[in-house]
Amino acid sequence: MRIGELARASGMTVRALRHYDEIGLLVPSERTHAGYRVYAGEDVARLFRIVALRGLGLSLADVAAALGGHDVHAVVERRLAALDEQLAEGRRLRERLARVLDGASPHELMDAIERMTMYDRHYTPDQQDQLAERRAALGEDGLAAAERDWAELLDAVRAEQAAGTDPSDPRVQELAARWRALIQQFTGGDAGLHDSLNAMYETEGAARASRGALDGEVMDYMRRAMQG
Amino acid sequence: MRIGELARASGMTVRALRHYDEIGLLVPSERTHAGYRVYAGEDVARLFRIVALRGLGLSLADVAAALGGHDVHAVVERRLAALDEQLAEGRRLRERLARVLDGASPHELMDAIERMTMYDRHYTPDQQDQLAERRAALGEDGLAAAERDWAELLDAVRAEQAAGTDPSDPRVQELAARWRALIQQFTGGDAGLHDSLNAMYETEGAARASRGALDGEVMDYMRRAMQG
DNA sequence: TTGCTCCTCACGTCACGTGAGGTGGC
DNA sequence: TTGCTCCTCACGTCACGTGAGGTGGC
Repeated sequence: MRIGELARASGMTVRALRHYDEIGLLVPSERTHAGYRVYAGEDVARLFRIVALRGLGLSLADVAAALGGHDVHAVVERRLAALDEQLAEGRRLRERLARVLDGASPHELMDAIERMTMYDRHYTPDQQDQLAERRAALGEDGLAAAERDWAELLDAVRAEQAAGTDPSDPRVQELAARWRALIQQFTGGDAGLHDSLNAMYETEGAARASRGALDGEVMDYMRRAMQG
Repeated sequence: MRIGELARASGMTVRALRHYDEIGLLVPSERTHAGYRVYAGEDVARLFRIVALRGLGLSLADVAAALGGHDVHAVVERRLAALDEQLAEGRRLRERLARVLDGASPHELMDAIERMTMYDRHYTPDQQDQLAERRAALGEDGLAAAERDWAELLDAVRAEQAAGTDPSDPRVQELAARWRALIQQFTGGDAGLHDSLNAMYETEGAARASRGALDGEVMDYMRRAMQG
């Protein structure tokens, strides 16, 4: 049996058969004087076993091991375990994809993806559930109001900072109080969430953690105000 | 920001960052006179977008497309569709693996894998269900009895063939009748199953189709007996 | 002599990991 | 001067696909 015929009979490509020869997985038992590969009956039988094992998703190394006398049962079980791992991973990824696709409008999608990635790094799944609950409780109107509150507060802070007002000044202290209140609204008073939020600002930096809403200088100014 | 620092901050490896530079995905906006890569704030921001998109399982080409102004929503949706396809494939494979693992004893596992592979090529899923039902109906004892029947019949056929008995001889004709009966038991009289069985013997050859139980010569002898 | 089959290199794939060998910076 | 960080090649990974350039076999 020559290589083309065997390829047709087995559904493999000629190149694949040559590859198996190269790596020693299936070496034809004969060659013609011109170098043509000649496959004998036992070679054909071996190829069909190879095809069957490949059909289980085994690597060529595992196929070789299985044919080489290794415990086939163990090889297949390992493959099953690896596949289960892979499927679980795939399902988690699917979750993420679906979450960003229906959680964000198309034009803010990139932003939502980045936020999700950062949140996944800093909040536990439980904490993310808490945050989602709190957002749901606020409702659309509540969220929009909170965003307005933040924007107004930040404007005011920046104005004082630009004017050079001392952080201990009563006017700035009043802004600090509003700041605390908004954070309190975000965390719902949960100490764990508060810690995670702080840790995120610490490790990611104010600019990324706030998604561009504030920078390091504003943050420093407010820290001094809240400590003073 | 130098490359090591950025690697630590982003969780990527230095090599990966160099790779992104090589392929033009993230080219640092500066180099020191000694050739050190210097990443500016916008480079850092771009890297974090890259990391976020990679976290969705996008290829670097898709990441580049998404950052290059392509419709992120469409890119992510395509990724989701591809992942679903992949998951379905994985589940089918898992099915196969589980099927051979609990359908066969360890020492006949290799054989079961080959049989399953061949059956999957020649019987439709419905037909395989039918066969499974018929096996279940026969029970362990029935299956063992059928195997004994086949073994005895084959011994008898080989004996007549070796003795040079003409296929039209009444003794051989009686064997042919038993042969038909056993096949009838296997197919349950279903014409579709019978056709698939014949097609399998046709394309795979008697030796492989019967898993070594009979060879081309016995098969030819019986064909003549049944036609005669 | 003309198609068809076969042969042997050898590069390309994807996203880096892993040295090798060398140099800037504090 | 000594560590530490950085640099540029360049091979290896996995299972082949895809030419290029050439030669048997009927």
